[in-house]
Amino acid sequence: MSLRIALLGLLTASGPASGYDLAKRFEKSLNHVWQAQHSQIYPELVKMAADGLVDVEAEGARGRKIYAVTHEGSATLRSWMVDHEPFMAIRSEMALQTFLLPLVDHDEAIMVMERIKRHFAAKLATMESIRPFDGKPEFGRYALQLGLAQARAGLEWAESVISQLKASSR
Amino acid sequence: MSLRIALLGLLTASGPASGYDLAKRFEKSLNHVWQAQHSQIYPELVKMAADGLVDVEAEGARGRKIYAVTHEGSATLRSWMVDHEPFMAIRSEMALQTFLLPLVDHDEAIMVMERIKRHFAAKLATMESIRPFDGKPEFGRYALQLGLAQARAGLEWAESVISQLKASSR
DNA sequence: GAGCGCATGTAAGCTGTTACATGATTCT
DNA sequence: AGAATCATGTAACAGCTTACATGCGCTC
Repeated sequence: MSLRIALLGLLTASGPASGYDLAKRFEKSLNHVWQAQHSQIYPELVKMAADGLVDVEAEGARGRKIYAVTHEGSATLRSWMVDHEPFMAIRSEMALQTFLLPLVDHDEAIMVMERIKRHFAAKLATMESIRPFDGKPEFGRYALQLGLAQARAGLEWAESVISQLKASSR
Repeated sequence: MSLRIALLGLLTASGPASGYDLAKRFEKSLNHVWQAQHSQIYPELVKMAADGLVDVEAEGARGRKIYAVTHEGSATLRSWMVDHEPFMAIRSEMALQTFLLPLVDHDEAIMVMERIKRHFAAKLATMESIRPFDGKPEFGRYALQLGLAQARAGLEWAESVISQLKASSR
C-alpha cells in the first residue's frame, strides 16, 4: 500500500514521470523516509494503472512511459493522508545489537557503540546536506526536521551509553 | 537473519524456552526493537535446529519442545554482535505522511500532526512503563534509553510542527 | 463434559531484495 | 566502433502478516 502512496505523492508533488524518474526521485528526496528499487516500481506502476490510480500520459523513446495521477489516484492519496492511522513496525538491527550488548565483553561493547555512534553521525551529516526538495520545497520539509531530530537524539544517546560503559569499567 | 539473532539472544539472555515462550518474550521485552509472530518463530526454530544453532533440550506435554543455544549458536550470535554492521532501512508511514503534508489543507494538516503527536506520546508512555527485562535486567537497558530518547525527540518535533503550522495560517 | 486458554503448527499472499537480461542512446 | 550510461523489465528468493487448523490440559 505505502509504495503506491509514495509514488502517488511523488507524481503529485513534482509532476508526471516515468518509472526511471520515480526511482531517481526516491533516491534524491524520499530515501530517509521510504525506499524502493526500480524492480519494485515498474510492476507497481503497471498495477496502479490497472487499478485506475495513474495513467500513461505519453510514451517516449525506448518504451518510456510517462505516468500521471488520475482523479481516483488523487482521491486515494488524500484519503490515506487524512484517514490512515500510520503504523510503524520497528525492526532495527541497531537497537537489537544494543539490546543484546551485555553478551559481549566490555571493550567489544564500546567498539559496537562507537560504530553505532558513527552511524548516527553519518546520518546526521547526510541529512544536514539535503536541500528540501527539487520539486516544491514545502514537501519533505517537516520530514527532514524529524530525521534531523531523531539523528541528533540518537547521537547523544550513543555518546551517553559510551560514557556509561566507560564509567562502569572501574 | 535478524530473527535468528533475536531468538538466539532471548535464549541466551533468559535461558532455554519453547516457541510459545519466545513469542511471549518478544511481546514483553523486545517489541520496541523487533517483532515476530509465532507463525514465524516455529518454523525458524526448526531451521535453526537443522543448522545446528539450537537444539531440543527437552520435550514436554503436547509436543512442547524446549530449545537451547548450542556452542555454534553462541558463536554465531557473538560474531553478529561484533562484526555485523547494523543496517536500518527506514520505512515509516508516519514520516511519509509528514513528507506529503502539503497535499492536504491547513486544518487537515494540523489534525494529521495531532494524531502523530498522540502516537509519540502513547509510545513514550508505554516505554516509560517498561521494566528493564524479566530475565537479566542488563539486557534491553540501553535499547530502552534509545527508544525513550527517540520518542521524546519525536514528541517535541510534532509539537514544533504544529506550532509552525498554526503560525503560518496567519 | 463443556468451555477456555495453552500451545503448536501450516498455507496463502504481499512486500521487498538481489540478480539476471536486454536493448537504446550518447559520448569519445 | 566501442564503452558507458540510460531505461525497462523479469525471476528467484527471503521475510513477514493474516488466516486457518488442530489438539491438549485445566477449571468449573
